[in-house]
Amino acid sequence: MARYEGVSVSVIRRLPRYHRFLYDLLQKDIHRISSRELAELMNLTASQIRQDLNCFGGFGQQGYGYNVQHLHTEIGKILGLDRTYNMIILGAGNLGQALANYSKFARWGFKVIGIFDVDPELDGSMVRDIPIRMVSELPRYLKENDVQIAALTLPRNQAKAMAELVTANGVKAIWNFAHTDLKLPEDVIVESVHLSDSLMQLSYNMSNYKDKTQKKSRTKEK
Amino acid sequence: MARYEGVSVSVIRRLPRYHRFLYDLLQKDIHRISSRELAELMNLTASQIRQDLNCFGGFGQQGYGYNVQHLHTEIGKILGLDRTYNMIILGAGNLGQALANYSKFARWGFKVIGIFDVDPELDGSMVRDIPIRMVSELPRYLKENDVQIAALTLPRNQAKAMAELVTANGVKAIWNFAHTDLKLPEDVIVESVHLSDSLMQLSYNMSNYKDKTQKKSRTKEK
DNA sequence: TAGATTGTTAATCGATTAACAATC
DNA sequence: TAGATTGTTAATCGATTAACAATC
Repeated sequence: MARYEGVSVSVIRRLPRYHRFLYDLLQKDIHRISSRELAELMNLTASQIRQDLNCFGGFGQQGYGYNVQHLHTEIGKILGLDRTYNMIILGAGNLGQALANYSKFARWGFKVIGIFDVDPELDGSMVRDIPIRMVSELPRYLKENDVQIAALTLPRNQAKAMAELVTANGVKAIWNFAHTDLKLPEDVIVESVHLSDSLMQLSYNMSNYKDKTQKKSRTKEK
Repeated sequence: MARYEGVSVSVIRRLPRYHRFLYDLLQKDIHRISSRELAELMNLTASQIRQDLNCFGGFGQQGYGYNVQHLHTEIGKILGLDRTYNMIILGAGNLGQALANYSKFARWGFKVIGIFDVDPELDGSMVRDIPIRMVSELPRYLKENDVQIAALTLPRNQAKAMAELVTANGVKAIWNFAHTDLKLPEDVIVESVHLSDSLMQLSYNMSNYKDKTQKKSRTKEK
């Protein structure tokens, strides 16, 4: 597995988007692309694309451009998509079930192998082919199964305790959907999806959309 | 409504997080905080906090710090949370239903007034107190109701057409959960939540976690 | 070979941090 | 008033863009 250090998060954050666009190009049977063409497609500069890719080595060829298939595969490797991960979902509400049903994830190597909840009513019912188990079974389950990722789709007041429970039992990464910032030991990877943050960005932009036809003013209007 | 121009997106992206932390402080009955204390809490620098807040005016008081309640309210206003929005959800799958059930959103002013799907089986069934309607009713519905936001929780191949349909009928903002980048007219606000991008960040960090106890090397290992 | 396009260095731009005078 | 902490300017740092030599 490739390991990279010293690559800035700004670059890393763009990688999944490259990966997605390259996948789309493959679907359209486009097998070769220049940084200029890709830049136009993705609304970036060609220079930035070349800089980004060169953090990881020379994937292109002078005078030719980039091989789409090759670049897609390589970016996949950088992102860690060349292996599989076992994931459990904590919280069998709508969001938890939505994640469990997301067939795309399995294709990228993220396999949901367990769903847990505290509600005894849900015990034993199935989501896809996965039975919902009780949280009380979790410690034993984690000892018997190799789980790398736990998705937290539960209320914020339960998130901290659950995160601590699973990481104490060997889980190395938390995918956090609870409306809170988890503070966990440094070696635990935490990736948060704050839906309300996203919605607030949306409403900010609705109030503050800069109409490019109007002249820009730096003044603040009430 | 306050309008701000020329404030960088880096600053805007931090606002929801400030809002969240200030809310938590209020819950703990903390009514006053200095930039230094808040910085420690949020893992930022005091300097950055003061810079950020001063993009919008002086919310603090020398020698005292910031009034938590006041700052929370003001950031809420900046984010556009001092008004209400009508939102519809397109796609009544698990994710769509999860969003419809998220009671928090209503508290921030985002009111789900309609859910739409193409599956006739779902026609008329209820999510919370909202009936699922058929997409074919959408144009008429949009003429009769004032809808500002449409959340797209449907397969990527339907996303583009739906986004175009609703924006043609007056919807000004799209909250996009489909695994695709929508290209829409400039005056349409698009905010995307790419779950798989987030998951890829997670797996990247799992492979590339920089153990601070080890010495850093800039070399690439295979 | 000539044309095209990368890889890479240098220049610019923007964001973060530091410093301190203003002031509560 | 003295102490504390902001608002704001200046310095630093990092990220993006431009330029061009290397090379396919």
